[in-house]
Amino acid sequence: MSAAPEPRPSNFLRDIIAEDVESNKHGGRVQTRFPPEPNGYLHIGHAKAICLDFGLADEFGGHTNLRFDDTNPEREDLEYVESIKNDVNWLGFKWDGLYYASDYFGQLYEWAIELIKAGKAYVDDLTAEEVPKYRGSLTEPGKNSPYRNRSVEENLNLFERMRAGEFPDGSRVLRAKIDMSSPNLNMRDPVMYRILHAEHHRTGNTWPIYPMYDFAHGQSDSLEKVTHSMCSLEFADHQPLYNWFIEQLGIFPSRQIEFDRLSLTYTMMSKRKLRQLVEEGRVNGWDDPRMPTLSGMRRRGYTPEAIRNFVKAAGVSRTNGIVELAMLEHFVREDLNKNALRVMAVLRPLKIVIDNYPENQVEEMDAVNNPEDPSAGTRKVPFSRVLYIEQDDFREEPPKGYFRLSPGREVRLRYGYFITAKSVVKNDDGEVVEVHCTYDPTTRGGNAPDGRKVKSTIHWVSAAHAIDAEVRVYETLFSKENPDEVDEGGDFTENLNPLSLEVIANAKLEPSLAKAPVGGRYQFERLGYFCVDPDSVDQDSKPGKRVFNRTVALKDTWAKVEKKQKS
RNA sequence: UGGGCCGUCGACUAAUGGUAGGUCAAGUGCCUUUGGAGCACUUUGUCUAGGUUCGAAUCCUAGCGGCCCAGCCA
Repeated sequence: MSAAPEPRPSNFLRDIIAEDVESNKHGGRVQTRFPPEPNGYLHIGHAKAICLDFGLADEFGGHTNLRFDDTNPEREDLEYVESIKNDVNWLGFKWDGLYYASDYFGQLYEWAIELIKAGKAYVDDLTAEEVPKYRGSLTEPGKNSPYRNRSVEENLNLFERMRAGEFPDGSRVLRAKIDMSSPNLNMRDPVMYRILHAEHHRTGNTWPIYPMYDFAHGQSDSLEKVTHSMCSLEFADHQPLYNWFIEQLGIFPSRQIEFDRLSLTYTMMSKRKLRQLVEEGRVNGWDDPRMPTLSGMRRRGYTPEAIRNFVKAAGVSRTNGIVELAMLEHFVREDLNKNALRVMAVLRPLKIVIDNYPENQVEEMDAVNNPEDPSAGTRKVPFSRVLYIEQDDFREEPPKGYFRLSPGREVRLRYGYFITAKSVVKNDDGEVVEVHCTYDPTTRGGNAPDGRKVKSTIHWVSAAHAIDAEVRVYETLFSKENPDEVDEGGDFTENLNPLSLEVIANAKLEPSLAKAPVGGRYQFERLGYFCVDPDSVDQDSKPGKRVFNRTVALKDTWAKVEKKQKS
C-alpha cells in the first residue's frame, strides 16, 4: 500500500520554519511564544495566534512559551492573566515556559545602561506634547531633540535618577538614538522607557520606570531563545527596530515574522471596544455568550476542537481578509453533530391533546441518543395523552410547501405515533391554544403497518413529564457585517443588534435533561445545539429548572424556503 | 501626497515558471423516523495595461485599489 501523497507545506509560516529546520539554523531548534498583554480577555483572533504559535512549534518538535507582555501596569490585571492561562488550556495547548516581560525588568534596565554607555541612548526632557512635534510627519522628517547630545555621564546620571524615582511621571523619557529623518517613524529615536509611578500587578512599586513594548519584546524573545517570533501585520514596521536592539546588544537573534489577523463578519475584535461593551453593560460580562471572547464562546457551547478546526481552515497569509461567520458556525455544527446527544425540547409550547389516547396511560418510547454514533445508545422518553409541540409546527392554514401539522394532516411524532389534527381551541384573541388530534395505535415507534408515509416528523414532550427551562437564543451581537461601519460622527455601538438576545422563559424539556450538567452540550432535535448555562446552578428555589444557551441553530431549509417565498 | 505590506471564485485559502485546486457560502438532485446529517452534481476567480518566456497567478515595469504607521499603548 502506498502512502498518501505528501501534503505540501501549506502556508508561508510553515515554509519559513521548515526551511530553517532544513538548513539547521539554530541547530534545527524551533522555539515560539504566545505573548498576550494581560489587559483583557482572549478572543477568537487570539485563537489564531495561539494555534499558530503552539501548532507550528509542535509540528517541528519545538517548544512554546506563554509570556505575558506586562510592560504597562496601568491597564493590566491579575484577573486577566488568570483568564488567559485558563483559555489557552481550554483551547487545548500546554506551554513549556511561563514567563512575564516583568521578569526581565532588571536585565532590560542593564541593557539600557549599556546602550547609554555606547552613546546609543539618551534621556530626553521634551514634554509629551513636544515629542510628536519633533518627530515630524508621515511626509516630513523629524528634527533632533535639543537634549539629544547630552554626555554619557549626564545621561547615566539622569537615567539612574529616573530609576530612583526622583522625577514625576512624564517629565523625561529614555530614547534610542537612531535617525530622526528615517522614513520609518518607529526609527525616529523611539522611546525606550517612560516614568510611571504605578503599581505593577507583579513587581509592585519596585519600578518607577517601565520599558516600552519595543524595548521589551525583542529582548524578551531573545532571552527565551525564541527562533520564530510570530506576530500580526501591524508590527511589520517595528521589525527594523526589533532587529536594531538585538544587533546593538549583540544578543540571540530572534526573528520576527508577521501574519494577518483574523477578522470575522458581524464581529468586533478590538479589545478596547470589547472592554467598552463590558463596562457600559451592553453585554453581561466578558463571558457573555454573544462575545467573541474564548470565555464567551465556551459559555455559548463552542468546542475547542471546533475553534481549532476553524482556525486551521481559515488559514494564514498576509492579506487583510474578513472570514464569514458562517464558516466558524460550520465547524461548530460539524463537531457538535458528531458529539452532541440528541434530546427533544419545545421552545414555544403548543398544547396537543390526543383524544383517542387512554387518559392515564404513559408509554416509554425508545429514542436514539446520537444517530451519528451508535455507541451513544438509546433512552426512554415518556409519551402520554397531552403533549407539547412547537408552535411553528402547526398552522391552521398551511402555506404552500408546509409539511407539518395542520387540520386534517397526518404527521409523525418522533419516536411516537402518527397523529392527525382534528380541531383547534382558540383564545379570545383568536390564537390557537390547543389542538385536538387522534392517533393511530398501529404506528407505535413511527411506522405504519400499511406502509403509508407522512411528509413530516415533529418533536414533542409529554406535558405531565416535561421540565421547565429558560432558553437564551442568540443572534449576532452586531447587525452589520462590519460593526465599525458607521455614518459620520457615529459610533460602533449604533450597530449593536437589538435582537441579539432573546430569553424564552417557559420552554419545556424532556425529563432526561433534569440531570444535565452545567456545560453539557445537546442537540435539541430540529432546533439546534444548546448547552447548559452556569446560571442553572442558582435555581435551587425551583428544583429541576435549567438555563440553556443556544450555541447555533441547525441549518433550516424550510426557513430558507419561507424567506424566499416572502421576497 | 513619505515608508511598509497586500491584491486568485461571493468569503477564506492552495498552486514556489508547466492541468487554476480545496473549504465555507449559494444552487440542483438523491436519500432520510430531525425540512438535521449524509451523498452526487453545478455555478462563479488570477485587479488593469504592457514586457520577459516555448510557456506567467507566479518574474519585470507602470498604473489602479486596499490595509498599517506620526502613544511617554501593545
